[in-house]
Amino acid sequence: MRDFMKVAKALADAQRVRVALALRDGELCVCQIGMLLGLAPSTISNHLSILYNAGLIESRKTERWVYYRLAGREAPPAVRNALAWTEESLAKTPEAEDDRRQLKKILRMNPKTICQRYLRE
Amino acid sequence: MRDFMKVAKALADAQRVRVALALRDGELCVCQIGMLLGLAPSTISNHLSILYNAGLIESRKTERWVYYRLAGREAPPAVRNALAWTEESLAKTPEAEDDRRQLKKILRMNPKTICQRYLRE
DNA sequence: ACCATAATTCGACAAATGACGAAATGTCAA
DNA sequence: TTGACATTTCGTCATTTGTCGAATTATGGT
Repeated sequence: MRDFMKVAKALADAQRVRVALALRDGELCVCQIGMLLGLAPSTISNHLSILYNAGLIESRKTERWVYYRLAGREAPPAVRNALAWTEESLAKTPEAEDDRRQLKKILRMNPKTICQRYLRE
Repeated sequence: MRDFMKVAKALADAQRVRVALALRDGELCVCQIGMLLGLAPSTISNHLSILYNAGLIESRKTERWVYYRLAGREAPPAVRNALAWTEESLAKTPEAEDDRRQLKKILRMNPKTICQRYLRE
């Protein structure tokens, strides 16, 4: 029950749901997610920690960057079902399409300039 | 997206999840749910309205009582998947078992005495 | 008509939440 | 070593949320 509530609460915020959807196509680093959502780095970090503690996402650190990805096959059914539910429910919504477009732009940018850019806005 | 978030937020509270689980075996009136959760009637009413506005439950009024039940087959997939996810994740947890036992006791009581009793505690 | 009862609405309040900026941590480059 | 940069942690603040009791609405019984 406690685990379930952590997952449910993690998905009870629109920005965190956007993150989960954005990670469908593969991992992203914190600054890429920050640029997509347009929120302060500390806020992004907080959202990611909530998703992480719920088991919905995993992370990988390399050099200065931390990459996050959706939980994999080894995740408990409650987590996998939650992710399936969100994706099925939202994949075709305009918000998800907009984010996907925006994300493609971000992925085309020079990786080394992303963070600096979005921090200045 | 808006609809999805309403469902997600509705399930982001343990008491409301308990209600959804309690309704698995059929409809319950407000006072029966109140007795199960041990909360004030106004609080129960508030929780039920949140579940209702999310589309997770339906209601039926007869005489002085309002009975609530889980959303049926005509509910949108996002709702049905959410309920399926909840039930699959929690059916076997100790909390759900405890509530189920407690619910059996409540259902055995004289329907006309339930509300009066739990209001006096 | 009056009262009792089931439920909801309203107003208040404490606790939780989401946001930020500043400071801290850790890593790479010069 | 020093500096630049990605990320996290911490403190703060405004907003939202869960709860209650009191008042209100609606229905049934006397």
